[in-house]
Amino acid sequence: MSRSSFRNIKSEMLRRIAEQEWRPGALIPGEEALAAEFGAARATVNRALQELARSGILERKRKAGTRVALHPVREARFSIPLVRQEVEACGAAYAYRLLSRAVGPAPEQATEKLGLPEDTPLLHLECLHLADGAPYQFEDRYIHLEAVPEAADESFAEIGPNEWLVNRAPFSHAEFTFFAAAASPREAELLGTAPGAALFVAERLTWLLDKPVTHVRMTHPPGHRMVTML
Amino acid sequence: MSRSSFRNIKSEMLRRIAEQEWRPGALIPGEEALAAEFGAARATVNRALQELARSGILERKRKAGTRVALHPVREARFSIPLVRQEVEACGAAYAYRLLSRAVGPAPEQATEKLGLPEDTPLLHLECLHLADGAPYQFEDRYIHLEAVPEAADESFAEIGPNEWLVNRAPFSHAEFTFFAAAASPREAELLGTAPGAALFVAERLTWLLDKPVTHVRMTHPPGHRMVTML
DNA sequence: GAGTGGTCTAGACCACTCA
DNA sequence: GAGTGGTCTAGACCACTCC
Repeated sequence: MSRSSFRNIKSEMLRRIAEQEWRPGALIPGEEALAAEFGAARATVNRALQELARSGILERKRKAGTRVALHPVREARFSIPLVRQEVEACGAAYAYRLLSRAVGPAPEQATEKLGLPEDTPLLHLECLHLADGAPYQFEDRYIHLEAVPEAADESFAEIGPNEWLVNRAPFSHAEFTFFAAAASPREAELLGTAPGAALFVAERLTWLLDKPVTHVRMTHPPGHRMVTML
Repeated sequence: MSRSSFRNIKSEMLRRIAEQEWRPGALIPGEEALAAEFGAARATVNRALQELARSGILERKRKAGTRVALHPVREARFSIPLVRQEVEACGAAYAYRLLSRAVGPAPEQATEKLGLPEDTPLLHLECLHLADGAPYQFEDRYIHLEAVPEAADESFAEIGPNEWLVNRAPFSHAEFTFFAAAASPREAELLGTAPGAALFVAERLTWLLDKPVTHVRMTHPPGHRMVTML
């Protein structure tokens, strides 16, 4: 029976929820019962239920059973592409410029975010990413040299730190922050906009096995949109 | 063997990737070989591999095999809480105010985004969410009455449309957009800031079984941060 | 203690895709 | 055509949690 694919089971369950056959907060039948009803193995029903639970539509508890979520704290995913890919996906030509590179004790603000002692030497990079010649993203990055010692020998003149890091230091854990900020005079000049303009800012902290790797602040000119689907 | 849990297998694979035992772009052994190596069933190895692939660390293709991602299009998740929960999680008192409510043909901009004919009647709501008395979010929402007919009978004077919808019309699919925008005079007044200030804007489109449900634009005053972990 | 979900196994067949 | 991942089954044991 192709009826018994976990996708079909999932969408049938979705239908029941959508049409209030299964109401919010209500207990739905156990895995065994559903398996019998759908003529499938319990593992198959389990996969359908787990996926619905992972996306927040259902809530499951051992012994208590499975319920339609009352306050669906839904989750969505967004992808973290490389700037280059992001630009090229728009059909634009990508270009990269290194603005500054320095090793030394970093500002307290940077070490604090990474959870490192104040005098830890960090590699500080400022870069500009362009799409069809227009400023696309200003990147302000600190790299923890203890975590990625090879970075000290790399000039980053030709390759962006993001692309470079990606192949050398995968991360296991990260924290993202998104917000809007008014452009400082320097940012305005770099991004080709007016001081005070509304910029979209993304900050990222990454760790590799609990050791901080890098902190980066990525600033986009007005009009930039971050889109994601669920 | 408790060694053979998919979690252990996953973290061992992560270790191999982190320590470059498996290098970016390299082909890793097939499921059968890994299953033999770990002393587990293929299904267990498969689960570990699938989870790593879903988070973007691995790339899998039938026949071609599994590789360590060269350009890790990593994914991160963020939760979609109710405004009330968001505010209360900060320890602030939540308050809600309905600013306007109207049924009628919506502006082209709204129907177009939802993929509906131009003259479709939509319910238009404007609301303000407050944290400790200060403006926290301005909500500008259109609801497709054909998808959620009961919404026509609800005043939304006491309960926010988000909270109301959540229990009545779960969604199966959604699209999110985030960007920064300069405050219009009206937004500035509502959010207690200056015109032109950098606002953080989130837009959300939701569908239930391919039928558009609602379009909402949520605007936050300067300083608002959206944080998420991976 | 008993019921429910969480996970694992061993085996099987299928679907896709590369050569 | 053949190799690899994708999925399903049937059965089993375990872990958590409610009563």
